[in-house]
Amino acid sequence: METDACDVGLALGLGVGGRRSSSSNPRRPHKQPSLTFSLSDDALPRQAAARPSSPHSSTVSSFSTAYTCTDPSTIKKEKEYFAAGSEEGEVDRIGSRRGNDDDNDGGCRKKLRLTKEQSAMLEDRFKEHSTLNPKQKHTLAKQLNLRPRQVEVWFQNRRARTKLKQTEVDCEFLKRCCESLTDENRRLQKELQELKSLKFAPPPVYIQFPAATLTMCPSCKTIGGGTDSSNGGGAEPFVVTPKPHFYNPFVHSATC
DNA sequence: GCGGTCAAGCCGTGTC
DNA sequence: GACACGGCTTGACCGC
Repeated sequence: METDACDVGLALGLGVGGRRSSSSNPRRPHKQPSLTFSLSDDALPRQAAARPSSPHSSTVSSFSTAYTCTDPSTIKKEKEYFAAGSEEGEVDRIGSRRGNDDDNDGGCRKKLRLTKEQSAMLEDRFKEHSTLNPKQKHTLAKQLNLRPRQVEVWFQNRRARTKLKQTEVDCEFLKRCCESLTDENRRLQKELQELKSLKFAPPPVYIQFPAATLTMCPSCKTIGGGTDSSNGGGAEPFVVTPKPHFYNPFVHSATC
């Protein structure tokens, strides 16, 4: 089952390691995750903002125009590319691979950019089901004026990139867990060291309390200096000793 | 179906 | 402003 990043319950930054290192580029501020779960939040506006301005872009209307060639020069280059004799293997490869009839549509075979509506619908379907059965695939392809193969590829890519992003989130989470545990381990080691130094110190053992805390002798019930001769040896409650008070359980009771 | 990869297209930045 | 360059996104393909 696919899970969105938000399902993990993490609010972690992305772009961790991996192939993409947008944050490592000194020329580019880190502006967005490398992969986007919501197309409408990222890639689409960026592309949609640029594409409508192009007088050559067109909305798909049939399989034969499923590829949106935005630039005549691009079309020309593509035609040259596929018409070139050296590319005959390529022409054969693309479209007829596996003998899939879905791919045999001829025409412009270079990169398609899905329209906003197409992407949105694909996203919606993907949220419902990350995989499609053949019937769903054909139905969706018909709705979108795309070839079933294109829908299939879109879902394949979507699954792969969702998984990759989830892996990055998990990786980041584990990294933070590791850092946290390392800190905790360091702290415990230090604490252990302190305890050991106390344990092996030669008696009498003095336990130092914070300077401002009051100490009470369990025998005489006095607070502070207790039997200190400086305050007359009497029990003078709530007197904080000027110096840190040490209670020695081994010797104090004898002096009370 | 998945992982890896390629490549088109777009964008931001730096340089002139 | 034009151009070059590098990075990113994403459609498409290959091999398994």
